[in-house]
Amino acid sequence: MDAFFAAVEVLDDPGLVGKPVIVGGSGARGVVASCTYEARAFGVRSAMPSVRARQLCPDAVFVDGHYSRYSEVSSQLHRILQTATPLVEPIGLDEAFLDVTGSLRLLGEPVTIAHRLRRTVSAELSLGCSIGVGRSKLIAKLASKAAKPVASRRGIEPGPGVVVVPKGEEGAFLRPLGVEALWGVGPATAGRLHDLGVTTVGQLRTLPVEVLVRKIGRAQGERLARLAQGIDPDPVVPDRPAKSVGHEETFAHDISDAVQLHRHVTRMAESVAVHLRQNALAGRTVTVKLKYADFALLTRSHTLSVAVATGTDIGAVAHELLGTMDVASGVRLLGVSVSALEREQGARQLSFELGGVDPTRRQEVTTAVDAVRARFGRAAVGTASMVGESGIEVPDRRQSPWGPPAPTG
DNA sequence: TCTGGGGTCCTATTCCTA
DNA sequence: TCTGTAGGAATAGGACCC
Repeated sequence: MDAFFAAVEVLDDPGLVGKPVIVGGSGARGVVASCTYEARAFGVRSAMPSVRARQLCPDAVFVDGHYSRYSEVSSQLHRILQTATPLVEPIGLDEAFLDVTGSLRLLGEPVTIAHRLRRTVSAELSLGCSIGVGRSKLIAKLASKAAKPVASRRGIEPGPGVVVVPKGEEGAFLRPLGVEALWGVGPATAGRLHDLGVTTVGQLRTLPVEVLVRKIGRAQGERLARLAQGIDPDPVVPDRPAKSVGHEETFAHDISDAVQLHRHVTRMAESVAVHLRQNALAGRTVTVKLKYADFALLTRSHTLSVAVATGTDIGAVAHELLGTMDVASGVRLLGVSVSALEREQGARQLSFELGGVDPTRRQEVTTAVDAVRARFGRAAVGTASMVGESGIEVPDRRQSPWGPPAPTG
C-alpha cells in the first residue's frame, strides 16, 4: 500500500487531502510512522525523528496513529487479495506476497491479476497500492518498490502502479540497484559491503562467496550471495505462526524510580498476556528490555518449564528480571516480551507449580477481566500495583501513539 | 537528524550434561 | 574422581524489516 497509515488518515478526514500529513511522532521523542507523498516531497521519511520532520516541513499536519483502524482496513485489503489466491502471506499491515501460480487458468496472467487487484483496492478502499510481479518474493518486492510514486523537491511523480520483471530478466533488473535494496542489507551490512568496494548488486554478484562470508558471517553471506543472483527459494507461506509477543514503551522522561518501573512492568505484562490469550497462545521465555539515556540496550530473559499466559505469571518473572538490572541511571525505554510460544491448551498456570491461588479460580478471574476490558477498555480494571495517582495507568497516547486508544468511560 | 513499536533472524557466549 | 570435549539449550546482543 502507498503511504498506508497516512492514506487512511486522509481518507477518514477529507480536510487533509493534498496536505503534508505525518502520522505518529507528535511527542518530543517520537518518529514518523508514515507520511503522505506531499510530506515526502519535503524530504520527510518513515522512521525519521519527528523533530527533524518538523524542521523539514514546518507546515505538516501531525496526527496520532489509529492502529485499530489500520488493522480494520488491513483486514478488508486481505479479503480482496484472497479473491486472487488463498496463498497470501501478509508482511505487516500493508504488504503481502501472493503466489498466483494456481490461479493463472482461472484469472489470467499475473499482470492481469495485478491490474485487477489494483482497481479493486482503489474502488473498494479508495486507497492506492503498487504491485510488483516476479518469479520470487525478492523480485516481486523490488518490482513493487519500482511501481510506487516518487516524491522529490520537484514534486510528486505517479508511479507505474504495476511493474513486471519477466523470467530471464532478473539479472538486468537487479544489477544497477544499490546493495541496500536487497532484503537484509541495512546500514551496518551496507557499510561492511562498502568497505569491500561493493555498492551495487552487480558488483556483489562478482564477489566470491567466501569473501562475503568472512565479512558478514556464514548465514547472511550465503543468503546475500544467492539474493544477488536473483535466487530466492523462500515460498509464500500463509498463516506464519507468531514467534513472540511483546510490548515496549519509550517514556516521555527517563525513569530512575524502581517502584515506578515495576508498576509499568505489571501493566505491560498484563498487556502482553491479553494479546497472548486473544490469540490462544502462551509462552515459556519472558524477556525484559531496557534502553538507557545513552541508548545502550540491555535484555534479560528467563525460560520457564511451563508456558504461561497471565499477567500475574509473566509479571512475576519480569519483576525478578528487572530486579537484577541497574535502573538508577535512568531508563528511557522499558519492554516486556514472551517467546517460545505454544498453543494455550498446553499452557498451565505458573502459580500451580509454585503453589499459589487455586488455578481454576484464577482462570475464572482472568476470563472475567478480559471480558470487562473488552467492553469498557483497559483502564476499567487492573491489579492494585497498576494504580497510580490518577487511577489505573494506561499508556499516554501522546507518548505511545501505537496502541488502540484506551476508552476513559 | 538522533533515533518508536512490534516483530524476525542470526551470532556469540555461557552453562549444563553426557 | 578429575579433566577435557562436544553438543544442545539458554541467554544476550545486534541487525534488520514494516
